[in-house]
Amino acid sequence: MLGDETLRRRSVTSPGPVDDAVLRQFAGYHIKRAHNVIRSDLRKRLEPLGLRISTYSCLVLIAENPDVRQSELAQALDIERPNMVTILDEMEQFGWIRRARLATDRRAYALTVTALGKRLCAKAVSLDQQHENCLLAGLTDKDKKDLIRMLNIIEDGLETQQDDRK
Amino acid sequence: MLGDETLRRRSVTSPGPVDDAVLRQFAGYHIKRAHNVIRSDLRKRLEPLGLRISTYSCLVLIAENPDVRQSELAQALDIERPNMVTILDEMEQFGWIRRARLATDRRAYALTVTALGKRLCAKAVSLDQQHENCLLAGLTDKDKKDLIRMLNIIEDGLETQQDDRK
DNA sequence: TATTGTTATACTCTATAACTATA
DNA sequence: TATAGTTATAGAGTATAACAATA
Repeated sequence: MLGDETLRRRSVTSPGPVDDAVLRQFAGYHIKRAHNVIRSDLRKRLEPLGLRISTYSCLVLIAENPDVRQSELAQALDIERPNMVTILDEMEQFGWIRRARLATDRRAYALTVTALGKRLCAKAVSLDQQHENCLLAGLTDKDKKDLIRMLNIIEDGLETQQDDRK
Repeated sequence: MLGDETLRRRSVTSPGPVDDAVLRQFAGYHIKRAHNVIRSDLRKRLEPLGLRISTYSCLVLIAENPDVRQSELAQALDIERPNMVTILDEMEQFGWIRRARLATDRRAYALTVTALGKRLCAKAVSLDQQHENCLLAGLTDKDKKDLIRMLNIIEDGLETQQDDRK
């Protein structure tokens, strides 16, 4: 199809929409496009709270896992450790989290959320819920369940294949 | 749940996996995670050809839409026009595409793929197909169809809501 | 030796304002 | 005046190497 020299040139006077049929046959393309609008929407909703998507995700996971270490958090969110430092520095400066040295391993920090961070976290999760409701407006409950199931299969499958290649 | 003060502290000796139950209830979180591994996999496959995901997408769309304008391409791929310039500069320097002034509107360029670009494009689409096959390894044909249907609903729904807010 | 967090650094992606040449 | 492409620039996000403190 791509090598087909008979492809018609686009009308100059009325170009019409751009044809993306080749890319649209790939599920990955649709996931990328959906992810783009989702990320954009969530970012706008969190912005008034002073949160970015990365700081929001960290805040929720620390709240849910008191005394989690930086390296565990980085692994869970697939963020490189050096980048995690910057994110946590910001969150600490805003007074949302605390870093406390572990008595049992003085290399590591135990991360906890402050009272201020907990209130912020509750607000942010509520905004994420609103975002989710908009996102799923056109889908049934079964759709959502199926969607998550398929996405998990894709994620686990590709990760396993990547590990196998090592 | 987040405000629950009874949340158990993590065992220091055996921390175990990080719990992300709060985020996992949101479909957007799963789309983000799936997108991450998909992008990583596709990037690795295209790298030997000297292509990035952005240059690959542009190459396919220009091949499919001869004489497409830069601004149309930018809109189709949701890339800002200034960023499109850099991408096309690179593709032009590699000899994959050509920019030709439109006779009917001398502000605009008509973009076309060179013979070299067409051969590269065919190879890249083939790699994308392999990538897609790995991605869908655990899913049925019906799953894939449902997945794409749901992703399109999400994309169109959020875009419409964003437009409504303007 | 290996690991935790850190610094420095670089590259990509994204986003906005302002310029030029054409319409 | 409006639009197509461009320049300059700045902010995120992402990635790797190397270091100090600790295991």
